[in-house]
Amino acid sequence: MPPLKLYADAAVSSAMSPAMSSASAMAPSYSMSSMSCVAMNSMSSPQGAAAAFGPGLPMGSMASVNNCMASSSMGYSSPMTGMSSCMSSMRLESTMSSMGYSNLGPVTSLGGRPGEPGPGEPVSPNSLQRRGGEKPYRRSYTHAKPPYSYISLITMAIQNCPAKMLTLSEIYQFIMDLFPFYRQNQQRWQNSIRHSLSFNDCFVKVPRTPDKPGKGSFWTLHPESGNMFENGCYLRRQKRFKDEKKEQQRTTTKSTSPHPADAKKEVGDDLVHKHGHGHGPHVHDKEHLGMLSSMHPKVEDPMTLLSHAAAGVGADLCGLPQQLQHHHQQPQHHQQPQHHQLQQQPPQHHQAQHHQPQHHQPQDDMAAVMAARHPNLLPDYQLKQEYAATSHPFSITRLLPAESKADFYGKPPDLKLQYDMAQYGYNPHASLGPADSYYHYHHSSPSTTAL
DNA sequence: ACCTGTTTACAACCTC
DNA sequence: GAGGTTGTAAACAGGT
Ligand SMILES: [Mg+2]
Repeated sequence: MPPLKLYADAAVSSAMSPAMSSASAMAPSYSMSSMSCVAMNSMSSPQGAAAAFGPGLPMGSMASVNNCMASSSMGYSSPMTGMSSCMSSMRLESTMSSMGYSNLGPVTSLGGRPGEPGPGEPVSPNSLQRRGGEKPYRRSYTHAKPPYSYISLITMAIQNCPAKMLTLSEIYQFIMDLFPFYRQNQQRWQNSIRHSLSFNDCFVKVPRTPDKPGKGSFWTLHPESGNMFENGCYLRRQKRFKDEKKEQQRTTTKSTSPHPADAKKEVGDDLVHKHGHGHGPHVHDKEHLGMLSSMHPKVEDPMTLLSHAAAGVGADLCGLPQQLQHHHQQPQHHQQPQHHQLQQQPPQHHQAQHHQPQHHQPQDDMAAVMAARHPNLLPDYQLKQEYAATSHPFSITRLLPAESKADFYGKPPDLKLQYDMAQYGYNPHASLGPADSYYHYHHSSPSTTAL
């Protein structure tokens, strides 16, 4: 397997080797041994697969499903916030740094100051890949950079929450909980996250409802963005999703107005943008529910959706137990050029879904709609080629132990359950989030390395 | 003040 | 090499 070799070589020669040495010496780090990355083929991981990583992550392992009232959100809340009376997910830095995450790795050790990269430091979250100049490694690689792009990470976060929408800070939190690597240099990568959200059409804002005041909007996936990572491989997408309308706008404004700044702010790009006044439209109005649902062809009646969602149709894309995988056929949204995938890319397949019963709260109506209207979240999973949803090397699902999955998805959202991973040796109080679970899975599940 | 969001610009990498 | 995708920096506006 030349591909494998290629990837391994690259990894070892770059971020890998330094990592291994330090990793072995330091506390939790990502399993290097399981860098089986096998089917990486010649596929380039995101811009060079920065640091070598384990193949995937346990998407479902941490998706906290509880509601953090403090942030008036139905979305993600970290284990810590869950325990600590929902101290909302803002003030991340202080929270994180003060709550013992340091014991997860010297976030600041060996020159890896969180904050500023310092001259010549190859520490930026996603810039490890392009330190062309081959410098000696000076920082700790206790936590290697995950091979997932920001778009992937955001998508994971959103898809992993029942409501299919999260606030910015929840996205931050999710990522940090999942990957200790991102507990460093927050300013840097969070800027990138914001940029990604705005820049990419696949992410759309959803205004808050009046009864859920708070900072910022919710973010969700564009209904037509399809399965950007349909194969469960959350690496680089084959093709970027572009919203036709926005694309039009872009081109027209570009040609129309010489001054780009002039023409903007006219058309809202929110999924539901203002057309009223005062506080604007709010999604729990039937009118707007209809609006939302109409964005997806499959979705006719919001109420139907709601009931569907209530029945568990609103699916969580991440971490489907293998047993639940079905094999459906369905026309693809974005027809890929089918370019010699055997060589170029790992074979594809769809993410599978699962059911997630949930109770309804004020904004949950909209949440249900949001959850249900995503094509990629509807039961349209299908298998392509050889890989099963959970077997793809970079699938986020396959590392999660079956029993854990069953637990996670078989029961109503319950934070305690989620994080009562005592069986895996993790203590929520120690603020050991998903990332640690990931680490643990990696080291405790031999099957994850067997490809 | 800080957070959120948009935009521009540029660089690195990849695919064709 | 052109064009596309992603990552980073940064300016800036608006909101709380
Ligand atoms: Mg966007």
